[in-house]
Amino acid sequence: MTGLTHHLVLKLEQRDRLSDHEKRVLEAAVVRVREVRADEDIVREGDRPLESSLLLDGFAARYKVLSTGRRQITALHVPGDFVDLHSFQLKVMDHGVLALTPCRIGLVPHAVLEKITEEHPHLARLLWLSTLVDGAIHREWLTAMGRRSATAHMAHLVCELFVRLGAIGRVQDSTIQLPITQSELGDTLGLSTVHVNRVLQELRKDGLIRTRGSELTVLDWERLQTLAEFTPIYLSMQTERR
Amino acid sequence: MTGLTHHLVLKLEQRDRLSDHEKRVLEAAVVRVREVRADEDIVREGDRPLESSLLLDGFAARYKVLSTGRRQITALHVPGDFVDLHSFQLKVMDHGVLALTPCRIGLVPHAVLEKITEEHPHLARLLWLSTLVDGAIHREWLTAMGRRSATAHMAHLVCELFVRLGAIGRVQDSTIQLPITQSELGDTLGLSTVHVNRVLQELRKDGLIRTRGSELTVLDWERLQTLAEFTPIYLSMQTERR
DNA sequence: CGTCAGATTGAGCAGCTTCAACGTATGTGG
DNA sequence: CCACATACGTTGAAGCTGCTCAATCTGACG
Repeated sequence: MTGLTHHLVLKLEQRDRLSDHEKRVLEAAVVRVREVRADEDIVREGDRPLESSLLLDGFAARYKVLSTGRRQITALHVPGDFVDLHSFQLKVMDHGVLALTPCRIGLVPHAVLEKITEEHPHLARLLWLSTLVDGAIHREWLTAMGRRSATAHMAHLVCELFVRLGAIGRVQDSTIQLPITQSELGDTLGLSTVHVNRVLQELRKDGLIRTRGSELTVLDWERLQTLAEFTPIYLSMQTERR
Repeated sequence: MTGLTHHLVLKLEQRDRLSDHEKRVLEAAVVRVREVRADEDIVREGDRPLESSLLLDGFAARYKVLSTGRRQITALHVPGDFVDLHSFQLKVMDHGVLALTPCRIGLVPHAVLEKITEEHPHLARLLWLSTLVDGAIHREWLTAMGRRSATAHMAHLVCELFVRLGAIGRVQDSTIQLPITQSELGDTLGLSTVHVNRVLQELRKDGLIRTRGSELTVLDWERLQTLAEFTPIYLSMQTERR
């Protein structure tokens, strides 16, 4: 019963009830599975995909590159996330999507998405909602970038990842796998690698987190949340009639 | 013929053909008009609106406030923009929306939006697209904030506003009305008011822009665009079958 | 054992902030 | 019509946050 859309369904069901029929429609929407190696592009900027990529397993990032070579990561994705659902309507990718780890991708043709909007409006609204949550996360990141200190910003990102990974059952003993380099973290937070390193040291010294390889443990959720001023409402994890 | 949805229709028609019927459905969707004074909230953080606000006239901003009182503006809105279309599915506002100038607002009940998703899937996709463009703008701002210099960031914002205002016929002689204070600009760019002032001086000194009161004139579009590394694809102003 | 990616450290510096003062336009009450 | 208030823009000086450059450390792996 745990099909390809397992993680996606988990997330959607936290937001609204899904009928069995809708679940079957979702599962059938994935027409093909694709494997992408770490550090490879899943989608390239400028592409006009005819299918959207549902991340089945692995970590991925949306990113933009400036002419100077400086890079900004604008989103991090975990299993169950559509990395480019927006390409269904935007048509042209305004950014690339990178596999941070080896990734398994489920491909959903735009023609199928269009059919869902024609025949399953409630399911379509939930997909729309997924992209709206992406937007809400963008706004939270903008706020963190513009108005929070580097340390609070990092703390905020950790909090967010814990909630998002928790929703798909990927938090154990207050620990997550975060297979992402400090340099990639820097591109996410808008910081230099060196400063990311120092910020992490600070969070460790203060007894807020512990890291061991790609493992990250939160030692004091309360204080971490306070430091970050983190409130998870923006992730829309409440059940509502939508 | 120029109804309440004039500016909205202008924008949507740059993205895809709209049938006359769809235009009538849109116009009928606005059930009430509301006036909001400058510096007043159009929607408050935490609200659960039952209607979405279409900006008919004026400038508005989405914003978040931290406990320290620091504020981040996460979006600027011009006539024809929905300032909280996302509340249709997000249900709870994760930010406030502020009238930067006196604003005229058209209210569209969520029940009507729901009906559009049931009965007018093509129109629904175009509304979905509007929220996706909001997201694309967020990503562009994130990149500017994280990886561009303050000057390039400001230049980028000016470029974006020119294109967006151009789309609704609000650019004349390379000039726009930008009724927004330097302090608000700072909250938008994540800079201090003082630095906004200095950045603007630099752009003026370099002959890129001229300001007179709330008027902003671009003197050298080519160089401004180059400095900002601005490419307008992310605004989705191309006609496509959607 | 050597290599390589990634993490860590130190030192100097740049960009932007903060604080505080001052300038300028507009409006308002007496 | 003037005196004053208010909001916004401008300027200078000092300081902090985070960057850059460059070296060194660490662990995984062939």
